[in-house]
Order: sequence, then C-alpha cells, then structure tokens
Amino acid sequence: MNPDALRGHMDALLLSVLEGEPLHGYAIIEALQARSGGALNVPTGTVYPALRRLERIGYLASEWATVGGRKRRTYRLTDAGRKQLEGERSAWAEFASVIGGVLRPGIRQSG
Amino acid sequence: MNPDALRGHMDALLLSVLEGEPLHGYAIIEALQARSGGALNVPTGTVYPALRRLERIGYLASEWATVGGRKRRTYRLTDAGRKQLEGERSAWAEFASVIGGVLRPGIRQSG
DNA sequence: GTCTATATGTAGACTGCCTATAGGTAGACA
DNA sequence: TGTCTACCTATAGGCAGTCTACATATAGAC
Repeated sequence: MNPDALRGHMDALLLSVLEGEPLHGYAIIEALQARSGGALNVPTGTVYPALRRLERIGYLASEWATVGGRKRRTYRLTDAGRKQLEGERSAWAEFASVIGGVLRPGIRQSG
Repeated sequence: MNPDALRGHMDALLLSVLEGEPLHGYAIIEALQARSGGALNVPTGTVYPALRRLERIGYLASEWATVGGRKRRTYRLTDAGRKQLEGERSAWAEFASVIGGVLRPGIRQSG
C-alpha cells in the first residue's frame, strides 16, 4: 500500500476504530491491521502524533490507565469526534465515487 | 474535496484521462472536471509539474503542437504508462476496499 | 485598449506521513 | 544474572507531492 495514498484519510481511520470502544495507541494500530486483513501497517510515528492532533482539535479525549504495570493512554471519541466521523464517512463516499468514476476504463467525452 | 486526499492518486487520474486520447495540460484539467461532475478542480501548479514528472519517469510522452496560433504540449500514454495505469487501477481498487472496509460502521472485534 | 478565455510554466509554502531513534515495563528462558 | 521478545508511548527530522501565487503569452470579443 502506497503510504502517500493514506494522506487525508488517516483521521477517518482513527476515528472509525475508536467508534465502538476506547483504545490505546498500540491497540489502535493492531485494530487497523486486523480490520484491513493485514493491509494497513501504520507506524507508531504516524499514529501517536495523529492521535494528539485529533485530541487537540477536540475529536478525541484521553486518559492514562495502568494495566499490568504498563501505562496506557486510552483514547475515546468525543461528541464532536462522533459528528466528525459521520462527515469523514460521507466525504470518503464522495471521494471514492469521484476517483472511481474518473478511473473507470473506457470513458470517452464525445466519441 | 480535501486537497490532501488526492495525494498518491494524482498519477492514476492523469494516466486515466489520457487513456482514450492524447490531451494537453489545460484540456486535462477540463477533462478531470468534466468526468468528476465538477468535483475535481486541479490547479495548474499541480498538473503541469505532475505531467513532467510522469514524462520523466517514462509513463507519458509529449510533443508541441500549434493550434489556432496557440502552442500546446500534447501528452500521450506510453506503453509503460498504459501498464502503469493497470497497476494504478488495481491499487485503487484495493485501497478503496481496505479504507471502505475499515470505515464501515458497526464493526466490532470480539463483541 | 481592455477584458476574458486559452495555455504553459516555476518558486516557495505547507502539511502530514514516514524513518529512525529514544525510553521504559513485563515475562520467558537460559 | 543477563538477554530476548512483546508491549507501550513518544519525538525529531526527512521527504514528497499538492497548493498558492505569480509570470508570461496569444486570440477574440467588445
């Protein structure tokens, strides 16, 4: 998977995996991998800054938890984040439709 | 349309509009607009450098033509470009499937 | 002589994903 | 005791492609 292709879709992916349940960063990476059948291998250097950015904006909220002696920062969707996720979903639908439409083979303008 | 979303898909779009017939830069921009129902407004500062890059790589070839007193650089797909377009199409199909899959609402891993 | 549409092109900013690196805990195993 | 692996968070700097803004030029309408 071309890394550049993810540009501008990362936020949607992160919000989406957090929709069902709060998760910490490491678990988010694993969830993305699992949901994509292994296709999505997002590095920590992408995820952690992105999560902080989304929290700064107000789409996510986080809190520290200690589980088995390990510290975790668990993220959850805020109301604003849930709303944003809806927007991201329809934006994706439109984007996929537009790009898919242009890419569809055999189109001619006037003959 | 979020500009960042186009990252990594521009090449596919350009190759695709050139599949049917050779076009010059300005006409490519109009073709993208037409095919997308007006959704795709790609600025010249994006298209011209991208076309040159694709020519440098070997996916496109160009030649100057004068039509109605105006100079045009007309681009056409090379064989390598046609092959690349196939690759871009299947890459897009996989990408759309993966992102769409992760974004689909109501997924839970284990309950 | 001015405006608009047509047409190509570059410089530099911006942005966000990546690589590489850093730090640390827990548990298995020798 | 030491080492290895899995787990877990985080930052600095690189990189590449898209964008904004600008420069240049012809044709035709008015």
